[in-house]
Amino acid sequence: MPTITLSSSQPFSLDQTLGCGQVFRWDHAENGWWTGVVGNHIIRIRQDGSRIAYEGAPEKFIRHYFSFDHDLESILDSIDHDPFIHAAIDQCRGLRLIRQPKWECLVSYICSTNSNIPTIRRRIATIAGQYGREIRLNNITGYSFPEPFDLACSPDGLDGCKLGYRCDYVYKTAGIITDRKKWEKSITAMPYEAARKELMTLPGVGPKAADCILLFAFEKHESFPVDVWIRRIMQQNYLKSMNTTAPLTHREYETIRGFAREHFGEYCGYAQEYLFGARTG
DNA sequence: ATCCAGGAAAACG
DNA sequence: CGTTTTCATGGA
Repeated sequence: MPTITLSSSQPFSLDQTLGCGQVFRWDHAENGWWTGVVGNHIIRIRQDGSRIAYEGAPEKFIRHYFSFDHDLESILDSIDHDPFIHAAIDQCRGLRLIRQPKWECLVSYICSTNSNIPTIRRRIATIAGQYGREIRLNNITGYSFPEPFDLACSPDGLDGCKLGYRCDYVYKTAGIITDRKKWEKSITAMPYEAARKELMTLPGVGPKAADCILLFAFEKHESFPVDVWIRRIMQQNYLKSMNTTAPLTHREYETIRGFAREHFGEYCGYAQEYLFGARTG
């Protein structure tokens, strides 16, 4: 079993990183082992202090996926601007923003709207099981995430995946992306705001989903997704004069993400994920 | 049962 | 333009 030894100056927590809710395809097994599908790999991975044991993918792939190249110590210093975020950093230290497969991340966050995390996980697993390709690692079986074409050309239009009203969004977006071979490079090359507008032209992708996709798959670390949890946290601790009961309007979304970008700086997406990871309730 | 969840789009005024 | 309603599913 290959291992990676982490430098003591670069904090990493496998549990925080995979358990914080940014990704939906990892399962916590026995003895600290995690199992997940990433691209065409089934990966098994476990952390013991600074030692990472893994199988199922090359070391380079693991290092890239978990963003071991991020200077996390410096990033956390750069967002540590008040006691509240400081406590969240203490609680979730070692959480890293991972580099998710882009198409899967796009579909995942279309499926995430107005749903809780266990429900989202089941939807993604069902889509993969139904339309993905079977892959194996020793005695473990998993399913790769289907390509845009596979979903766009599914005879049943993703019926039976229990996506509710999101089913049509995924199906239509799959059709659009199938015809746009260079969409990943195109979005990657755009600055954050332009990429955001472009993603929001896709059916089922609004401000929040676009921000999640940009943060979790396109390395746009200035993105600050505002969901019901983050909204509550920001209003209770930073923007106390805002109305907390009415539905979130576009203008309030803009106020919150604008404040966060200003307050936490260019890595406010990291701040967002630490606040989300430390949420209670 | 009732309310809520990593919301978005259509309808409305 | 900004606000309200509707949408389908499952957790708690």
